[in-house]
Amino acid sequence: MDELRRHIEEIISLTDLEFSTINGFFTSKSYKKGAYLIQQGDRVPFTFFVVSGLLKLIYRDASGKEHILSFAMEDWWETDYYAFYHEGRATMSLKCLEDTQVLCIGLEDYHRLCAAFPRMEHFFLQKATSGHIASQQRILSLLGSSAEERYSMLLKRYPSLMQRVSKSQLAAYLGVSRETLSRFYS
Amino acid sequence: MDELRRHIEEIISLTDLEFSTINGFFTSKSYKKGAYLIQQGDRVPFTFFVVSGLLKLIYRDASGKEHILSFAMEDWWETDYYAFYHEGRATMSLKCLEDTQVLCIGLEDYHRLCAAFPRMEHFFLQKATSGHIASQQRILSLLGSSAEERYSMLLKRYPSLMQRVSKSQLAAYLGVSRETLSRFYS
DNA sequence: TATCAATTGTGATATAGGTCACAGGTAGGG
DNA sequence: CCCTACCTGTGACCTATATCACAATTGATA
Repeated sequence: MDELRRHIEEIISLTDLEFSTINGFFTSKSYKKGAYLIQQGDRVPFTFFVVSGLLKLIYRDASGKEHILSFAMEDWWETDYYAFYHEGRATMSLKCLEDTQVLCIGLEDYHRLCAAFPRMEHFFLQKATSGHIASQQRILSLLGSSAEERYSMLLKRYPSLMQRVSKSQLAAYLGVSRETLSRFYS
Repeated sequence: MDELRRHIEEIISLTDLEFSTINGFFTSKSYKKGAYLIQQGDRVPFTFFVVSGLLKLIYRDASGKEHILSFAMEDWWETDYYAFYHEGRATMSLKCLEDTQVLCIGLEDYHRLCAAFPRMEHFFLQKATSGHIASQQRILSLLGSSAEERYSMLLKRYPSLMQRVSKSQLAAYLGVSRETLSRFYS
């Protein structure tokens, strides 16, 4: 189970002892396909590191329509960040698209971990920065590209997604109706 | 000139000595309205902290159309983050909408600053996190709301923007044509 | 295997928003 | 004060995409 260690060591290096201390801050949990890790309206006690499986971070709007903010696969960190850091209620849900195993860390432990290992703060800073960059890219693609262009860009970047998620899920991520998406490859 | 200190002390507190050391890592620069701090294709040697004035971070697409990723006003940090951290070429430009004064820090100094003051890493982590959260909100509004809804949400959140930027700029931020935007309040 | 739910393709139609064209207004520089 | 450049509103028309409706397909479960 050294997914986490391998992942952290892509950015900072750790001794066995250091890693085992860090690892102690996390709890492992498993969820079945369809289960919710976070539900809109709930409190958000954890940030999750995906060891295996696939999650979607979604927002259900007033009209009941579901929008996908991101797919979180192996090695991704995900949660409703606003609610997590501000200890408020979730505005989004986090749901399993496959059976999924995650490592959880609470806010208190997160602060303790960073205090104990300043390099972990460096690690999380890099993660947050690349998350921010990725979101900016997504904004750009929504502002500047047609749905069809966004579709083929997504295919190029994550070809495996096509196998792993349904077309309706892809559509909800791209911001088109599933009917329109279907017409792109027909 | 203690914009920076006040801003940092919203998150971590500093002694006079600490602040003056930190301040030493930054260089002050002024730009006229219309000037570029970064141009698409150039190298990106700095991250900028806006002391006064207003910037726009823009992407010009193949068809020559300009998209606004963000407006950066007083107290904002802005740059082409991808290019800055990866020491690559800018894919976006950063341009003054008003005469603007900024504090600049280069990548080397940024690393040195964080190494010398681990609390600054904590500070930047908070900034990166809230940047990420803000981008996610923007994605959500692009996925889930009509142009008109986005317009009134923007008005509510940043009423001052209406006074500071032209309608075409607002349109380029919202992702509508200026003609369509104009019809929203007529 | 039989059955029920979820997924997908496709036609017909509706609509938000884009594009083009033009005209009046506004502002800054010489 | 004038001139040029930019900004703004508005009409006419066009296109991408949404919505609705239905049928075919797949997949899971008893």
